[in-house]
Amino acid sequence: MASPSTARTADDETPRYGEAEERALALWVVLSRAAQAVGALSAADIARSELTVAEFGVLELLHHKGPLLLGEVQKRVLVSSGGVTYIVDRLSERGLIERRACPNDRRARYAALTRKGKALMKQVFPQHAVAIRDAMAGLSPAEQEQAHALLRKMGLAAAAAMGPKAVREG
Amino acid sequence: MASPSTARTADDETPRYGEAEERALALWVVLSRAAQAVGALSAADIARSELTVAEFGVLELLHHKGPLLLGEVQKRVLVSSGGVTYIVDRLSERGLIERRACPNDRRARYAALTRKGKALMKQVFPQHAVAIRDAMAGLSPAEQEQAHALLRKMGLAAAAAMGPKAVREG
DNA sequence: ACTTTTTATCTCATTACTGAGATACTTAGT
DNA sequence: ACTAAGTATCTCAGTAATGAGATAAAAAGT
Repeated sequence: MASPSTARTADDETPRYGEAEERALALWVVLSRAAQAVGALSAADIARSELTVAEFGVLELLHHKGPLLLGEVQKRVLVSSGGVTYIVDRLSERGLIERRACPNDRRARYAALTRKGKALMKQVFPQHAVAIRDAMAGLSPAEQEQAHALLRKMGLAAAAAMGPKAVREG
Repeated sequence: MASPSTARTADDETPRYGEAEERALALWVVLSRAAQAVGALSAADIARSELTVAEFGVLELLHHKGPLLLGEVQKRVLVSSGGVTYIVDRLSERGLIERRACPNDRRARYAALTRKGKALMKQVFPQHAVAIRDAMAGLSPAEQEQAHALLRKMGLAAAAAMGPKAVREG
């Protein structure tokens, strides 16, 4: 996601939009940049384990939730249906997860961490938590909690604005 | 960028990391989700003009700053060197921007909006500003300003933590 | 003047997806 | 039971990038 730009028009015309738009646009710029910067630190930490961000997302999800249907994984990791197949294939090839049949529904399949995958996450996740803690160290604990509350409100409202549908197609 | 997960370990062990890590991780989750949700609304608006987010980013940048060296575009839009060539090629094919020689440096080239590109941005940017305003409508103006200050601080600290280098390689 | 180093852009093979459609199974309706 | 509609996953062609290396020019060092 490329960053939105920050500046005024090249020729110094008065913009044809008002205060509310300016405020929202400026907020969108700092939001993108903050997410980009923290995301880059997170990605750098993840790359040390030779994993992509999306792969790590799936491993982390299974680490915390246990075996999950592929459809559940898709909804939570926000990737297309083909993308889940692709990521799960690769993690399977590396022996970190495996597909398991679903007893009630022969169409469906679980993704579950293998022993090797569990061991990896037990080793890697705590240091990842430290990397994220450090990435957020620019804000005090109190500021982090303020930011949390504001971002949660913002995110829920924006998600609702799209309709409960289509967080990602499949 | 896939969303980080939110939950605790499947087996109810106490996590091996402390309060500071939990707070930062939770903040990272809401930060990603807010950026994702607002970004999706932004992207949906941009798609109405048959542009990708990255293409729109370049057009918006040139709209606001005027002609810019490709290297400048690269730094601001946070894309790889090959990516700039690719995006600029496509926008040029569509007649929205053009490359211009740089008089002082025969290696370098400017990207500049064509008349057609300027007309498009004049038509499209104000409605994009409205889309972003609406996407942020979950927060009051005062809350938006608080969020702005916090995110700016967070983003600057995280960017500094990577070293002034490598926002994106090229 | 002549290397060496740095800088700006482009090329190209590869990657990590997307999304439309195919396949296989399940659920609901009749 | 039979058919229609719905759902879960997979396949595959295409896309938007990445990033290492090529090319060319400029700047610095000697």
